[in-house]
Amino acid sequence: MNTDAHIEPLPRPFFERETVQVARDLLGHRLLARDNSGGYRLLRIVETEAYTGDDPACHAYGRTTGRAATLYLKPGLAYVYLIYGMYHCLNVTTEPEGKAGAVLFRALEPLDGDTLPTHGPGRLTKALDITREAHNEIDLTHPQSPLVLLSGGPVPDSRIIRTTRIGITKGVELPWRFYIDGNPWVSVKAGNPSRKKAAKTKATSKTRRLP
DNA sequence: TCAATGATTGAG
DNA sequence: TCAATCATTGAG
Repeated sequence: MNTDAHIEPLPRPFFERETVQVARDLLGHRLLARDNSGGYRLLRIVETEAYTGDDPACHAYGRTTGRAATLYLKPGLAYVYLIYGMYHCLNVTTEPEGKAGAVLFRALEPLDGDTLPTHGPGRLTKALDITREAHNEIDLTHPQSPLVLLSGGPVPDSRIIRTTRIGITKGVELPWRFYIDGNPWVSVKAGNPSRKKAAKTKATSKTRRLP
């Protein structure tokens, strides 16, 4: 079947807004990922994080060159970078052109009966074969792109959890991470399905800090 | 130039 | 708890 005829990507103005708001609103929307052989996969966005130019944890904090230059481009583009020398992370640029901002995709829920391991920012890019070389700066609002963001069912506030971000060393206090409550595809380190020793072990943890 | 680091993950 | 592994960063 020809799916392309029905594809209506999220419009660029959706991304041309405050980054934190875009991160929250992206939950429930979908990612269409095409492969080299004409096939595609459809996934639901269930966990995101926001990064802005004013944010110490953002790659664009205090700089405009190198990889950070992508974050100043027009909204709705892919920002893909390599982390820890082995994993790619997928983001979408936000804010008007000239202002830095991006939303990191931390977890996706496979639709169409797929069972891809897409829980976790490094896992989802590996499962969908997303790389900096092939996907950085592609237009996620273009119907023909290898990666396209599609409208999905909106998620009410009552189903969304807002917390601090994962794995960062700066800006740790900012509550800029969003995920769908109870969704089994939310990344494990995110503490969603199994948070066992949070209650008993108190001040031994290094990155645990709940306001 | 060169050493340190990180928006992670899987193994031990 | 810790190593894998490299583009990017910041110091010399």
